[in-house]
Amino acid sequence: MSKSYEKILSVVSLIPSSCVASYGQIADLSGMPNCSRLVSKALKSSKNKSLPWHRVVNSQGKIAFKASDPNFRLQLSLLREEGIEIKNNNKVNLEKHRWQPSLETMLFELSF
DNA sequence: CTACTGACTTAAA
DNA sequence: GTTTAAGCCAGTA
Repeated sequence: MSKSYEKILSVVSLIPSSCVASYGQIADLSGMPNCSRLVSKALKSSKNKSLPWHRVVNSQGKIAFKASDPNFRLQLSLLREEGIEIKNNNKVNLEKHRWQPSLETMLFELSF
C-alpha cells in the first residue's frame, strides 16, 4: 500500500460520527491538494472494515455513488443511522455536518 | 517511458 | 435547479 493511500485513510479514520467531509477536503488534509480523485481510489482499495468511508461525500454534499449502485443505499442508511438528515434531494447539509478538525487533531495528523 | 483511469471539482452554459 | 467540459494527478498497467 502506497504512502499516499495510508495517509488518506488515516485522515478518513479521524472523521467523527455524525460528521462528513468532501473528497477534496480529505485530499487537502492529507497534504495533497487537487488529488480528490485519489481519495476515492484509496477508499475503494481499503479492506479496513472499520473505516468510516461513508462519511465522505462530494463537494455538493451528495453521495458519490450512482443511485443504482448498492453502495448508494448502504451509505445513505449508514449516514442516517448517525443522525445525519438527508432530504429527497440526496444532499447532506454541509454547513451543519462538515467536519472541522480541531488544531490538535491536525497537529496529531502531522506526526505521521 | 507513455496511456489510461476515476466513489472528484469547478466553472460555464 | 440542470448538464457539459475541462482540469486535475497519483496510481496502475
